[in-house]
Amino acid sequence: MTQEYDNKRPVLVLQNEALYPQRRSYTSEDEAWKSFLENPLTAATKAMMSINGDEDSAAALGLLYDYYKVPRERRSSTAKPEVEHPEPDHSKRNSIPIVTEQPLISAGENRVQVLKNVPFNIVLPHGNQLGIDKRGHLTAPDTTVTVSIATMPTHSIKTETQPHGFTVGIPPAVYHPEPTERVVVFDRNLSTDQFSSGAQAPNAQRRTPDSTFSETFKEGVQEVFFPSDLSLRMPGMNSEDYVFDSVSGNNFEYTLEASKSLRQKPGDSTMTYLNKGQFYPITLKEVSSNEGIHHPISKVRSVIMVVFAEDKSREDQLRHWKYWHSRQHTAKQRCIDIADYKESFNTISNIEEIAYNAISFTWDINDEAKVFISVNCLSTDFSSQKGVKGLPLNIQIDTYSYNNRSNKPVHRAYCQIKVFCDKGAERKIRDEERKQSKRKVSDVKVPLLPSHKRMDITVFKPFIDLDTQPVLFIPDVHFASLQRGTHVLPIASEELEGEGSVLKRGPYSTEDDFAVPPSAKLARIEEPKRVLLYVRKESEEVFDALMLKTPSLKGLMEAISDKYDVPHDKIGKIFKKCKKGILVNMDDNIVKHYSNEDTFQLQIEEAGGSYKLTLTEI
Amino acid sequence: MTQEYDNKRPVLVLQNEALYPQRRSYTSEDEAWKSFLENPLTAATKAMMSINGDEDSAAALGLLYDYYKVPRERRSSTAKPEVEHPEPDHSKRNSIPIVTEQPLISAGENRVQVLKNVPFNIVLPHGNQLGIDKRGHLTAPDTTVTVSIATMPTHSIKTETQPHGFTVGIPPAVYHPEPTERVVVFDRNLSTDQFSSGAQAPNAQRRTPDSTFSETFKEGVQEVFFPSDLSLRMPGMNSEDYVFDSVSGNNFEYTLEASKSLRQKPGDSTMTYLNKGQFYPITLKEVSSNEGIHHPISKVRSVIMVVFAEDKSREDQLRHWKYWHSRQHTAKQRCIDIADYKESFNTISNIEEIAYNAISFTWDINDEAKVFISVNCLSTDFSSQKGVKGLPLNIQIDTYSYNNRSNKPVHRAYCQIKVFCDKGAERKIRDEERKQSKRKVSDVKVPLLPSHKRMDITVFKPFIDLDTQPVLFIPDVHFASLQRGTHVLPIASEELEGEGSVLKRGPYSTEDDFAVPPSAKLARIEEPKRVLLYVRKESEEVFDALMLKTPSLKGLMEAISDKYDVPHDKIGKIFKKCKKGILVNMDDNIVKHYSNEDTFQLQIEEAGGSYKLTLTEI
DNA sequence: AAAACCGGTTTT
DNA sequence: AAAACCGGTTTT
Repeated sequence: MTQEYDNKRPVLVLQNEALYPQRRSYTSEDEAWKSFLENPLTAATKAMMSINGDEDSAAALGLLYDYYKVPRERRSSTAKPEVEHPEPDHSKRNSIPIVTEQPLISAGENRVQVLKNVPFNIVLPHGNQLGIDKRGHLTAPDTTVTVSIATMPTHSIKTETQPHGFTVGIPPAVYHPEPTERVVVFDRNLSTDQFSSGAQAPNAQRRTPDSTFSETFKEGVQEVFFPSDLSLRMPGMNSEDYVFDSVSGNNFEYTLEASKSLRQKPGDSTMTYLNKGQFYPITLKEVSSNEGIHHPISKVRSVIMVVFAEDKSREDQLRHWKYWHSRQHTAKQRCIDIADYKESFNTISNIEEIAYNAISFTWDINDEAKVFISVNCLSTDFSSQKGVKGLPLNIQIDTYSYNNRSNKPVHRAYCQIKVFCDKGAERKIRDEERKQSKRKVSDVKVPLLPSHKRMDITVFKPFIDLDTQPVLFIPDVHFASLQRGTHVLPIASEELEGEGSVLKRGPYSTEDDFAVPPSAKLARIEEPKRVLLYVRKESEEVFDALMLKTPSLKGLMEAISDKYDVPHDKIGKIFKKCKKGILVNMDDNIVKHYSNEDTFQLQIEEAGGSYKLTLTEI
Repeated sequence: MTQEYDNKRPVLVLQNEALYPQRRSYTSEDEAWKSFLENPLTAATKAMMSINGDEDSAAALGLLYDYYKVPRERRSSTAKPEVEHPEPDHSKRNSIPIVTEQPLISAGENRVQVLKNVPFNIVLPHGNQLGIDKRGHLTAPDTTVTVSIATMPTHSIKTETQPHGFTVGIPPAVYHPEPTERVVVFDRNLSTDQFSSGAQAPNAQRRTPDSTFSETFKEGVQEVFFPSDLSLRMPGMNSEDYVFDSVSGNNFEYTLEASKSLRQKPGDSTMTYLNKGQFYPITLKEVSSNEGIHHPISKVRSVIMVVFAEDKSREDQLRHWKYWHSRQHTAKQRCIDIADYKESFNTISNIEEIAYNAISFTWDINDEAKVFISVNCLSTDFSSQKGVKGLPLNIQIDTYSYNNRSNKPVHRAYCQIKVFCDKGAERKIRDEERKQSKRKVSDVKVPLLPSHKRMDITVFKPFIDLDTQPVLFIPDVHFASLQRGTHVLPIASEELEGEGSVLKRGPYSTEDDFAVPPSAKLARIEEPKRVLLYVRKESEEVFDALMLKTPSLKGLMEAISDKYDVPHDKIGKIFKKCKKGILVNMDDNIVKHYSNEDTFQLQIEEAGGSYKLTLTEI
């Protein structure tokens, strides 16, 4: 036991992965995939792949990706999706008591605990689904995420003033898998603990909002009209009721410093050209009328995202991301990155990579915030077609106020971009300049500045719709590893399977057989062979389920013996009666090849103290 | 309880998925795949795919491709692969006697029979191998084919004068899977039947070579020095010993009429630009010194292939083809096609599509042959990288003489090409012209002809190496369907697999787990073709189940031996008693074609220490 | 049919 | 850093 425990130590993250965690040894593919997930390919490997066999390697990765992004426990047919307990992320684990040895904390407790530390709440609208839609496209199997942000009550803001906490993984957040299609937003009422405990904070602290109130009132700043404590006393109130949210005063200006396209069609929004992987500065500031005034409650949280400018549908966006992600050299590759420049970190705090295409951070509206953002996908990366235009993307910035706990941002703006390879942004500008000067040959010749001097500023365009949820992308591989990385798997998977639930694959059962990639079938094949048969006595209408411990004659005998109280040693012969009517001596081979849910009528005849069993195929 | 039963009901479809063929209805994936294989996508579907989701469709196809190119019976493990009755290939079915009901022709007989009709012999150097090589590239899982051509003895040439037999599929040929890496060329000695039977042909016919001999001697044509009958009397003689093969006189000239690149670097061979899918004329003629002389034995067989000009290695070529094929809209898409223009068919006969990238036909060296060939892959189709040069290809023509039975062509030549999209060939020429005229601004200005008038002639360049086997590409999907569709699989799969070889995964076991794409695992897992038969002795009422480890005579014997305690080495003859009452010697073919749950009565008779077994069909 | 567009890649 | 190359695609 001690031995076993020691052996497991280095790979504890993967524990509880499948049915019998304590006995299970890790297959090499698990290890390999783990390694792939955790280690971006080395530069050497990458280079090698790029030389000659790039496409094949990518194809291989794609296959592996398709295979492994479905969590192993879901890949098997006998296993049923587990209800996993939410769990803090790797990077934060050290700050949280390790509960591996004591998985007794209930899901509810845990959730609340996490919520206390995190203002974010990521909700999974539904479980993984993998299939082919009507048009024959693979639908994105990746985790679809809707973010709703519950801002912290003001009294806990101070917990955020930790020095530049930069999380590389996804920050501690509450993953809340839901089996239904319905989007379930974390219910505020569930968190009353959080706030009531907050209410027990020292008086001085609770008073802060009050002082803020009078102060901001004087200044005419409306968004902090109600102190958060007040709103907490009205748990039934919807965020839509907070009228003050939409009142003037939430004026933000974001700018992006990058080469802007010269030919801006009047109707079109501006287009900015970026180079993939290059960091560009984005500034954020509050520009309400009362400039120069110091806001006492001045923290906001902004989310910078890269989304598709034209494909608005959630499905399309996820399809694009999935396609892109499957072709990256490492599964860790994010769509958007933030640079850890000091210049930036003086102005923001509590950075969180809330999705592969979204980064959030807190800043103070009294000061201008500045971040450096890179986009890591080419506009042409979402299609394999050669020689065509790339997709325009948007950098979207949603800003949430700490002064209300609404899921709705108080401000939203975007900037349309195209992302090019190498120094493609500059080339693009050059080409435009060349074309422009060719066209206006008789026009005033504006001396062309060298491109690196002509770096200009794009101001983000405000977006009025604050209600549409942005589509965030978290690939399943990552999500799965997060899930697996947790020790909190309190429900034995055995319990989860339930009787016969294995094959309840719901409405997909038919299409799935066609659509499921080979790997899924493979997984099914490899499964431990337990067979579930349905048997009824001639007299009965209802069947009984026989779970054969082993798919053998012995297994069958034992199962029948247990179920029908036939003494084990009194069973004589077992026959199988085929549909064509013939009787066959049952043997190991026959039983072995029965499939789950095969159905039979069972005849038990006693003669001379010995039982003769006949299973008739139905 | 009733409740439970009802709940289970809707998922009963999964029952008995593959076990019992006679009850088995075709699942939707079979149908879908069959349809995919047989019907190129409709224009509408194609257009749809091209609009938005092209890449995803391609990815999906890729997956399906990887999956379905493994025959269904190999894909499932619990399920026992069905032993399907062989069925003649679609396109040829009408011309071949249907032997399904009397599969009594032994493999050996069959082989010879086919050989008599076909001068080709396609040899599988080794079984399918699917893996990832050291550099992490997917190695091509497709059937690797080496063609060796055994020309017909002269007396059977006349069988070829059938009117323009155009086979759409691969022609009936001997597929000879070999488990080892060794390339096994069909052994000449095995075919003595063929030739000895040929020796019984009328004298007049046998004398033809003799007359040829004197005639050609006079003319100095050496290649027919030995009449073929003579060589037949020296079975041990290697083709390398036929000195006359390489002696002068085999001068052929092939030309390709297509736009030729303007800038031919001195060292480089010429480069010809083609448009994908467009037919270009190729002419073939014999150009030996004795022009105008009518050769009495003048038939040759030429193979026109498209191969890679630079990647010489077999692995690379197959990798390229596989990559290309997996991205086609139909699995039937061939690399090279021949047009059925009348102009062409007057000059050639017996066209055979011997591989996806090779077409062979017979022509008469007394007349010029003319064929119209299209190449269906872009030079850029072998990589997903954008903006890069395409791979140069070669159109290679190997010509085999009917006057010797060597596997070596008597002549080989090639022409380097690049294949472009749409009218890319013309654009390419235009660009070259433009560049040339720009460069030589002071030079003599050659008036540029319109491109369609400047169509020029490329003469194929002779290739001295006649020994290297060209790499032919036959995707597994096709090969599998051929196997299933044909009776010519001379070696029982038992011999190939070896006992229990299924799980002997040899040196790959470790890497494989990571590297092998799912489909490969499936392929390996499913290999075993087992048959479940029900047998009862005359005296009994109840049947026993015989699980044949392999669907062969040996497998049957072992199963009976185990079940009924008949000493294995004491089994003498096994007979099959048909319903019509006749006795038949049981053989591999018969057993192979038994289906699961076929039922028999077994009679075991002992005589003189030897057991005679009779299986009577019920 | 020819020229231009497009943007990744290679060359200068 | 800028220009040219490359070839599929789109426009003229």
